[in-house]
Amino acid sequence: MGLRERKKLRTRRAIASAALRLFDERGFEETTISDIAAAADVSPRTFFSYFPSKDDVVFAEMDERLADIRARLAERPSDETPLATFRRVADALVEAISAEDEDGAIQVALIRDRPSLQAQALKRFADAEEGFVEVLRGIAPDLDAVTAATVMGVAFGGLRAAITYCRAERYDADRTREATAHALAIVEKVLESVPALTCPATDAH
Amino acid sequence: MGLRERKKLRTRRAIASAALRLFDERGFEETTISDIAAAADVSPRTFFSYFPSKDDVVFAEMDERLADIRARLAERPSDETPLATFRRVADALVEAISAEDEDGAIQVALIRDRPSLQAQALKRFADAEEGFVEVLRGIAPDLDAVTAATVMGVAFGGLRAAITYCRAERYDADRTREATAHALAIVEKVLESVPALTCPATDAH
DNA sequence: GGAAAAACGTGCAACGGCTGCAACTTCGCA
DNA sequence: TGCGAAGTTGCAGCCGTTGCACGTTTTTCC
Repeated sequence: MGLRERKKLRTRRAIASAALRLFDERGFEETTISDIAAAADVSPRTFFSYFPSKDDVVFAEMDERLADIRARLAERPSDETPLATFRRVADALVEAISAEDEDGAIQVALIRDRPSLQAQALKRFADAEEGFVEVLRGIAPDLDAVTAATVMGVAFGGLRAAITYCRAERYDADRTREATAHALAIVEKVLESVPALTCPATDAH
Repeated sequence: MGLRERKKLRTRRAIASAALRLFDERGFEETTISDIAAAADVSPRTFFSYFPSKDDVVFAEMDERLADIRARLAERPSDETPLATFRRVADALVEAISAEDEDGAIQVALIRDRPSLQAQALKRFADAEEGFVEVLRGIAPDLDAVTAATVMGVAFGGLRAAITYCRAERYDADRTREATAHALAIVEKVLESVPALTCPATDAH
């Protein structure tokens, strides 16, 4: 990796961490792009060559991890059952959305408290679901499309609701893990009742 | 209803229909508040005393219907099972989100095609779900909170996914009704497996 | 019917997010 | 060492959104 790329990455992180720190200190809408730029020692104009919008700084890390999940989803072993694939993705999702470090905690709090950020988080979750549905339709082309969409909506919906609940109740990492495990147990019982999801692959045609 | 209120309502409708017409003709971001105000024959400033933001015009009708649902949810007969209540709400939701008239079709297309409006639609759906969870917790206080949240996430998630699919595939009203009925059948099978949802009420304590 | 009070519409000025453009600077590569 | 690509910056400007102050309409109360 050349000097140029390293520098870009450093600047990106500088902007992101400055932004999160300021959001935490004075609030999201009380912080301007100029403030962030000044704190990260770049020009306001430069902010937008790193992040497409102010909101996106909050989701930057999450988006990277979601992109990872999507990439790894494509490399799924072909003998894996859809249900097993879902388990992997669900675990990765919980991981991607959870946040261990301090910045992560700030992100979670921001998303919890701002309706417009909540909406964007929901959109990202829905996009992840959609990606999974696409893969599922590749695996099980015989499965009715409405059923596939609904069943995945059920699975992701249950998981999302549990995570949202944990956030709202300010659960710590342990209780969140416990709650999501519980939610996944409920959800997987549903998935197991769909035959197409528990057989490795359809080798039709 | 006095003259004042009638006039306000008329202005509100004028702004909304002018906005939707312009969105349809030239696109959402290509239409400015000034354009809308001019078409509705009010000052640009006045737009914001009727709608809090440009986006909200798109959701104005939907929000009214969602408020209705929420209000009627409070008047639930106390001997109704949670499952039956869900059925009523689900039907009303499908109705609220569907659109019969021409403006409705424009709204649906806008929401389908603009990611930021999609996000806001998801938020509204999630809020409806949350409202239902609150009611459920009043009905069945013995039900574990995480389970309650998850089960409702499952139910609303499945329904939402089916509706989204129908939108994406540009299903007409009939096929949409059919698909949502199918989705509701799947979802209700899940709900029936939760004992607390099929008994009229807990008369504990 | 008329005056005071409340509600409403409007223009103005301003802020902040965001973008296109045209320099200017820095870096990678030969 | 120099050339081209990539990155940075300031500027000007659009648009959504808001607070404020002023004038007008409607309601209310006598």
